[in-house]
Amino acid sequence: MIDKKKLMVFYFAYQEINRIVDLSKYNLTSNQQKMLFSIDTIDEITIKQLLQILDISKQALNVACRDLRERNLVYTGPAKSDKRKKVVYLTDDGRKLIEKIEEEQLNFINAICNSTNYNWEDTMKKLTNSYLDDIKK
Amino acid sequence: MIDKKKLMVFYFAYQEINRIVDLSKYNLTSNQQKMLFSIDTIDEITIKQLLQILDISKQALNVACRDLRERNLVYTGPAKSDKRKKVVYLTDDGRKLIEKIEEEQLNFINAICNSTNYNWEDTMKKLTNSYLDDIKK
DNA sequence: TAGAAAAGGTCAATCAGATTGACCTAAAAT
DNA sequence: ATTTTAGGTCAATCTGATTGACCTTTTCTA
Repeated sequence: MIDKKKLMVFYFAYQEINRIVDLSKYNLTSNQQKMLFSIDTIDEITIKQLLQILDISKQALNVACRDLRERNLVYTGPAKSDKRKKVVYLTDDGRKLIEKIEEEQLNFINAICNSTNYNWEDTMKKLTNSYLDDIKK
Repeated sequence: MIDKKKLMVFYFAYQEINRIVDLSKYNLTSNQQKMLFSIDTIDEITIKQLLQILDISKQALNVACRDLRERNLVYTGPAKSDKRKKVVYLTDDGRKLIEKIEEEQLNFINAICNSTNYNWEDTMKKLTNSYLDDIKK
């Protein structure tokens, strides 16, 4: 695969995966969605780790996090190993929400993956071509 | 590959690819970078197509585009087929810039792709694991 | 054990980017 | 001849993000 295609893959795939989901429907900012995703993905995630992953300011993260807490989508507790650290967990509501979002995205991804047997090149070609056809017409 | 991993791939890969590049070094916004990339990728791209791809407002695009034009990174001209349409081209400077950015990103992608022989599953596992190791420690 | 460092939190001020809506031209389609 | 499409601009506004100062509590270390 030529280099150009590789980059296209990442840009357009990511774009499409996020375009499918209407975050305003759930009243989430894109950072909040990334937070929920990261909390769901990385066990016992701390505030520090979220800061590293999202790569945003402490203030931005805290505002977003406070909102999620107030809406009862996440809750926090001190880490056993180090009481300075705060671990963030999903509530049942939070888990339900992020899983619904992920499901929407996976429907799209799987439709492509399954038809190409997980071959990177084929998957990517298919993905970008269908995307570009849509744009070019 | 389990579903969860697939999503991780797209999120973390995209994140890493963009984290490598310091856009402020080039005085570009993330939308401007996407614009340069799209112009470089799609031949004879029009304003309308850029609007579709970036999925931003007309105003946002025009401000970004005007800036790129003033900095002599892109230029525009009417499409032959339809004079209403405006095609956006890279100048030599613009091409040099976006290719430099793409090179930085490809160094990262290729380091992973090459070591896994283009198998999607392996590549992705490798990519996300190295990312997570970094976060978890 | 005293003091430094790490993890987390908050406030106020500010800023950059983005949106919306109104309004415009020119070219193409009906 | 009229409507639509493609593009452009302005002013007003908004949201989200940043920065810097200043806290607390816990852990590390000289």
